[in-house]
Amino acid sequence: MLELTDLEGAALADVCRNGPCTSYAIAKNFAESPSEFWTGSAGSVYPLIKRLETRGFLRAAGKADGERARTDYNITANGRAALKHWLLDAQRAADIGFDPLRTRAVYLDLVSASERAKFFEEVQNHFDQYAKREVWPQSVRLQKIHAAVIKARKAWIKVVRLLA
Amino acid sequence: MLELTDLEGAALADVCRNGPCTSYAIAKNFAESPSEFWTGSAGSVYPLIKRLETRGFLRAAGKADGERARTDYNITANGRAALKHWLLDAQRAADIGFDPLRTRAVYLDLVSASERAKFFEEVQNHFDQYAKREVWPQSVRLQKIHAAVIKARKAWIKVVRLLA
DNA sequence: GGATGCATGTAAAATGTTACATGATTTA
DNA sequence: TAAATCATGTAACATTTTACATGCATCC
Repeated sequence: MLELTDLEGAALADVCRNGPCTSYAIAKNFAESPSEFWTGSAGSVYPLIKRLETRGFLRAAGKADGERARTDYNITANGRAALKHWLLDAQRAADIGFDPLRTRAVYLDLVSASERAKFFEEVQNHFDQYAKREVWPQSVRLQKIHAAVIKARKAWIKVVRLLA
Repeated sequence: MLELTDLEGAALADVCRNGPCTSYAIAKNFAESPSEFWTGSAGSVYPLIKRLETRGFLRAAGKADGERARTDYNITANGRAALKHWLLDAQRAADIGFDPLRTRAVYLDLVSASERAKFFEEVQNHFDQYAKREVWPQSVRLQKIHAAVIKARKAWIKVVRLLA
């Protein structure tokens, strides 16, 4: 089967773009990504890469002599097929996913107006801090996507604030 | 400790609003919610409610005589405190969470322009179907929130389409 | 009488987190 | 030479999903 979880898909896409590369490098990319949804911990990434190798989506590259011990992976033809299947899954992509603010918005009428006001003040501050962080300095394209993420979320916070 | 996961927080908020109610009813609310992030399966909800009871955030209500076997839960004072702590966690609420489209957008340059075009066409169709579904018919407030979710995501899909 | 809904749970499996553990190499 | 970074992994734990299992009540 070609089915991949979102973490697997993202990892596979990462190898496709940056490979050959080590599990360590992939984990680092997750850890440094602007999203905090995945930690990119060794405990998640190393077993995940092994799984992808077992399924034939990744292949360990031959190690160069005298080099320090490390395993570099490349994506295989089957891996490319699985990646495409995951990447172009429109049904999954249309899903609204998970948003901690949206989840809370539904219940914010359970607290007082002043508590809500204070809450949104703080959310705004945290988000401003987040928006200031520099991410993906290597790629103009990714910076543009990130700028769009920031802009869209800023507008969204504003809407929820007025609504909730 | 007052720490709650988002699923625990949402479940607790649900009991606070709709209680006394059964685990079954809470699970149903998750299953019927417009977000597909949590399935609201028995395997997740029943143990979760038990955990919240063990921690003293929920209390089983005395069952009425002659009634069919069921356990209704109420939120406790400690439960209210924990709920407030979760609900007003601004740092968590400011987090961008998980979005299957955003995750994919980062890698969409790995496929051709025509594949991208077809993908976005399909995403749009799936989302239009999703937007048509009637949700939360009981509450005007929740319907407003949902309408805002739809509107914001529509705009977001448009932006990603132009950008990716 | 059969289908649907209410109600409660468990078992196996998968996934992911935190924390632990080790050692080589590079940089300040 | 000490700290940081590269690199690989495991162990314990928690959470969640899918699937299974049961039985009562209500509606058509």
